[in-house]
Amino acid sequence: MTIDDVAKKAGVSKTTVSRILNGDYSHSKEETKQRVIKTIKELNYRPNALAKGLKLMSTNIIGIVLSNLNNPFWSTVLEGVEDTCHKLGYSLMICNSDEDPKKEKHYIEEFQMRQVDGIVINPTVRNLQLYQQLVQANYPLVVINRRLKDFSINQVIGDNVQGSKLAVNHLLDNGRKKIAVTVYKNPYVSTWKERVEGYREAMLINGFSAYDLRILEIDPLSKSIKQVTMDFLKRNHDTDAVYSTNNMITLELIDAIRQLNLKIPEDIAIVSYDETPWAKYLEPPLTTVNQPGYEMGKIATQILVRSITEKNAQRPETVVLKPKLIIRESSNLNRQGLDLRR
Amino acid sequence: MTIDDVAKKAGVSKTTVSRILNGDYSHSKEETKQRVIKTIKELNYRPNALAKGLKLMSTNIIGIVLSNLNNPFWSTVLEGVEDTCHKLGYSLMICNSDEDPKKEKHYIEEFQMRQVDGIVINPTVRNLQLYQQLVQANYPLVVINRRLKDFSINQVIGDNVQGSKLAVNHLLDNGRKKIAVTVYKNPYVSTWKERVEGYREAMLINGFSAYDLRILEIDPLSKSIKQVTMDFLKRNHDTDAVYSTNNMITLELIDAIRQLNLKIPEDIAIVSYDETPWAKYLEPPLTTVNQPGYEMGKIATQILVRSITEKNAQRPETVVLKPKLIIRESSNLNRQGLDLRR
DNA sequence: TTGAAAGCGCTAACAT
DNA sequence: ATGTTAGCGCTTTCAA
Repeated sequence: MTIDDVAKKAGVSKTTVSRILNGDYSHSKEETKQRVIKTIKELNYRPNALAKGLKLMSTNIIGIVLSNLNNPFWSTVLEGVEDTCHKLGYSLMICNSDEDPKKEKHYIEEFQMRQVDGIVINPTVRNLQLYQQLVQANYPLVVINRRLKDFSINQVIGDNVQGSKLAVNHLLDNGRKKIAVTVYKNPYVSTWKERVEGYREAMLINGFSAYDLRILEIDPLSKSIKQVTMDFLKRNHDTDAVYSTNNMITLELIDAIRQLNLKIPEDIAIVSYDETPWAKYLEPPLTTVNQPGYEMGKIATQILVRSITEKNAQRPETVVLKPKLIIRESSNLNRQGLDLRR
Repeated sequence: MTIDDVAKKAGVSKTTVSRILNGDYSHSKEETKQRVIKTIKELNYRPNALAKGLKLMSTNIIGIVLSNLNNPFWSTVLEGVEDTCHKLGYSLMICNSDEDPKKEKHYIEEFQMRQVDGIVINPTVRNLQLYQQLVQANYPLVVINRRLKDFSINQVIGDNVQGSKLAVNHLLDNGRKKIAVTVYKNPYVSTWKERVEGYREAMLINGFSAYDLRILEIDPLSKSIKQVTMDFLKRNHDTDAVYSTNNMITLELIDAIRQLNLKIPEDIAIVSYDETPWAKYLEPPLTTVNQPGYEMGKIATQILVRSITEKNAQRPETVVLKPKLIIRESSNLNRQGLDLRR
């Protein structure tokens, strides 16, 4: 079933069918137009997007490279990307680098062979040369979540330093003095580094010294994050608050605190990065730093599509999304008090 | 940069390059092969998958239609699909029907125009005619999660009746007598119907009568699931266990029980469908019916790829995946006791 | 207002 | 062992 079949059946040339198909009615008289449209419907004809793409050198497909499908933050980002693609008339190809630079490279090349019109990527930050090539080739690209230093490139990222300050200041406001931070150890990921940096800055600004910083760096491949965390809390037994930069660490942290027979928030207050579906249902409900994941996906897609359609070298833009603090009882004795009264 | 450029540079025809490119070395002598390979590398040439696809009428792309990106069950399924695609040399296009039959139809047609080799779908079950067309056209298709009754079609689904029996029997074993079930009201989704059916069967088999059944059907668009649940529990004040067929309902249920000042599991035991990242961290840790989501995605993809490559009308198969009960303290006084002792 | 024909980049049947 | 060529289904220039 091709455009030729439609043309024959309607008694016109494929040129005419092609025009009608693409909404160019200016060349045909009403009667022809109607006949062609009718024929298309009768045959239930659908144009072959491969042939169209080959001819036009453009596919209306964008690709996204994620590094983790299981974290709900990424589900939300993906939802934003998918919705926006749909609205703008693009299809979406997806893949998962799993933090593996080899896979990342493979997938980017795959996308290029498939002639996708542009790529959204949460980079492993371990293929710097490759990213640079893409930039130089003027390939439509938007980097999300992680900052690529010294790249002239479209980026949509969260303000992680600001998020940390919200968290730490809130803990200080609630009278906490011995505030620790937990973070995955990964030298490549700006996100996590910036969150620790924000913690450091907030502490120093508020009159603490470098000696007051309590930083627990956790190997992502660590057997038991809970055990590591318990050991840390034992070594720093007077810790009265923990700011966790990752929602999976947070769950292990809560477990660790429970097992040490300590109370949240009475003994240890908690604030965690990234709002999740479960945060408000934990016991006690968890205070979180909420990043607008859906927005991140949406804006990244909008910028990408813009840079696809307006090829005339507009300069790359960086959008920094502001986080919000969602205050719940895990960090807040007052709220806890209120709740008991109801 | 095309295959012609490579051919010219290497001083051979495009046929030869094409052969080498596709691993057919039998036609060329070693020296030619090496020269061509060298040239390909030097030019950093990547074949245009669009042209190849147009010629071959096959793209090595499969499409997946999901109905919800945010539920962690679907993230797990997607991970299984993505991994397996990668292993089998396929790329993946993704879209989200959002339970909207219009969108579902649109996306399936989009996939067809893009000549994807096959589709994995969690159907809205509201485009029966369309599914039937695909079957008749012998279009490679695998339905996951939801059963399509009276369709001769590949399916990979969970055994929901069995899952319910595991849940209910476990609750009965723990001495519960007044067991309720909560479920989203949606006449199209077999999954949920089957879970209630399994609850009914398990109750009747164990000597209860239809009068002992306590079924709470919840409108998915309901303003406050928590409120609805509280009302239900008040009306049925002697309920001593709830089997929740959905992980989002479960969170609201736990909240409702807390607000009624009842204890889990002392007053009300809970078992919930679908293991989640957070289940073991709830207070108390949640007993769940675990469906192998990753396996579901993996097996569906394998079946799909098989039905793509072995076009010779093999008959459709239905794979039913067995759920497992993960017993934690929300349903289990003994365990709770054990835990207190540690 | 309409159509003929070239060509997008690739593969494969068919020479040589 | 290698090359010539037709053609996959579409768009678009140019001619009528």
